[in-house]
Amino acid sequence: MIVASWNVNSIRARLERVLSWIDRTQPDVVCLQETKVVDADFPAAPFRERGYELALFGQKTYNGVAILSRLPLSEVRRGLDGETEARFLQACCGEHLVVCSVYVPNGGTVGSEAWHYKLAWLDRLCTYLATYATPETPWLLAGDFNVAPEARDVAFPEAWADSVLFHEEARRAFGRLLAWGLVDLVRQHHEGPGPYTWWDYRGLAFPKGDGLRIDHLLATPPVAARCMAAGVDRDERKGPKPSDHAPVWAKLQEL
DNA sequence: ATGGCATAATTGTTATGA
Repeated sequence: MIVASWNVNSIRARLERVLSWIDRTQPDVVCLQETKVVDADFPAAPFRERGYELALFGQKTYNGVAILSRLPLSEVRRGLDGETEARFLQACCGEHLVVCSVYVPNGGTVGSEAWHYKLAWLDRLCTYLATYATPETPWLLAGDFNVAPEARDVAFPEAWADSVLFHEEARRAFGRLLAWGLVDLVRQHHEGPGPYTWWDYRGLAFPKGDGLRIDHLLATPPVAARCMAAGVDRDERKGPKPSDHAPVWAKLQEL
């Protein structure tokens, strides 16, 4: 089965591209971020027509996460404990996998209120995992973590060292997820540098190759052991009206 | 030092992204 994650930067602006990608790649589970729409206005019909069940946690204008699944969805949870911002959505996909669609706060600029919120949010995610999961159970966290964990995740690391995406404090907070027991599925299959998942819309970042790997598939060891391949669909950053993110995917052995 | 480019809210301009 194929599981994937994509920050689409508005599902309504990206609908035709997302449908075309799904029709070509036939993923079984898709986590979306930055859907930017309330649940009542999410364009659910074309996904249902393609055989997906939907779990939605959206809000107006900002944020918004979703899980599309060809396996039956159950036990849906919205938000980290007590949270109203639409950044975290959890569901069981079939019998053997807990999937979380994750949208970590960007952090604005280093030192800002948004920056401290980002670092605290990553810690809350870690606490949530420690509370509700164990490394021995099959979990997959898929999403936009807004952190490039290592220098090989940044095409021009010296230029990005002080940014919220690659600052050492953000990397340390991300590292606590790995220290808890999560495995980076793309890194299991690619030494790097890259593959990158995000390129700024501005300044011709994509043609210049100025990319960062900030979208991740993080899995507990039993899921990582089932992962046969993983990668990034870089081509989805090309062409008219792309998201600034490309989809990241992994192929898992069926259970 | 700043803007770049895109989106959604609105219809001129802002907030936010990463």
